[in-house]
Amino acid sequence: MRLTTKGRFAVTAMIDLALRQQSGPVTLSAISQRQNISLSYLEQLFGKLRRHELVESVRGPGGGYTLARLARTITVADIIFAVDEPIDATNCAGKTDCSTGTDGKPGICMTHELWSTLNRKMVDFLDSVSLQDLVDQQRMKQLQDSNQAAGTTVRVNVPGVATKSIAAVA
Amino acid sequence: MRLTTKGRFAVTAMIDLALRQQSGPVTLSAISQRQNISLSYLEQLFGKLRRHELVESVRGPGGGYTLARLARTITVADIIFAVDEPIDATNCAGKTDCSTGTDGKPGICMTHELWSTLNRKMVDFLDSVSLQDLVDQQRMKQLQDSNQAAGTTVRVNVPGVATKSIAAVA
DNA sequence: GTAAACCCTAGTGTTTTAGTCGGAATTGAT
DNA sequence: ATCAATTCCGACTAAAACACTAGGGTTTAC
Repeated sequence: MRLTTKGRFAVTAMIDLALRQQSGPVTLSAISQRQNISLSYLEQLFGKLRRHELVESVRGPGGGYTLARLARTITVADIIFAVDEPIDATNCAGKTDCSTGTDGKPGICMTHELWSTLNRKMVDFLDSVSLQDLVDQQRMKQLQDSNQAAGTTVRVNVPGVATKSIAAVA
Repeated sequence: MRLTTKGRFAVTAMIDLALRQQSGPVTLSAISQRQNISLSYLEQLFGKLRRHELVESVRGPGGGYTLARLARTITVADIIFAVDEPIDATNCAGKTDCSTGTDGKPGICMTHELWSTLNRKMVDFLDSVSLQDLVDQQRMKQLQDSNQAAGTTVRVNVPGVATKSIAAVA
């Protein structure tokens, strides 16, 4: 499971789409401008999202994209997998054979289970966060921001997503 | 936090080192042959591991590397961070400013907390697995393999590391 | 002093990333 | 019917990262 800015862009764009789609299809040029992601790059990403049936497209003027399913039923993992093609999770298929070594000795790949477990934990987490969770969180954040100017306080706690910002590790 | 074969190589090499160091320093050429990792690449990795004080080196004939600390006190996260330089965890420092957008609108970076949380969960996991855990697991696996030929069965369950192999996700 | 080992820097081929470019196909509006 | 907005598609590209390789140098046991 790869984690790059590509997946981040895709998730960000999907949040943007989910926030705006109630008034019809959302165009990529609008997302491009709001999120500052290049239009052509967005086209590539949404091509993959469409082929994975996470979004639906309407062509022609007034067209754009809408979610293909309810935001509650789309997880972050779905989005990541759609744009970051599912290459081998454990990458044992590299130069060193996983089960038997070059000289036939077993147990060469000593870290297989470690990476498998890590991978599973990452997927579990990303699969536990739905697009709706992120939309809710984003709506509350905006509410919080606007109320902060007025002196009110809002407590935000979206399940599964930590709301306090965490310092960059290491 | 990046997860590449570089980190995997480093962890694998460290397990190899931990398994063999009781009889004095272990040479990189020996690790290179056993694990099928190029010598020069290992030298680069161990240069970083040494500068991060995870290993100690002995120069000259009969030299090699030993662990700088007890295997129990070295975590997988330590190794990964030593070889994969600690670039920004959330990568918000990219093209889109994190706190305020290009046009001053707040909340542009809508996924910051998501990635922060994921990153923390990954680090937590990798920090919960010590080099000694992997060494124990590897020793038991070898025991299991040799006994399997003799018809005996050994139950293996290293805390923190799943022992059943997991199918590649997606 | 020789050889075994670590140490260091710089280069290199490949892949991935993050885009650009140019166009083709669809379709609502006029 | 034309126009323009939009999705769709494939090829191309600059920059970065990855996984090395090359070629020395330094230290030190023998």
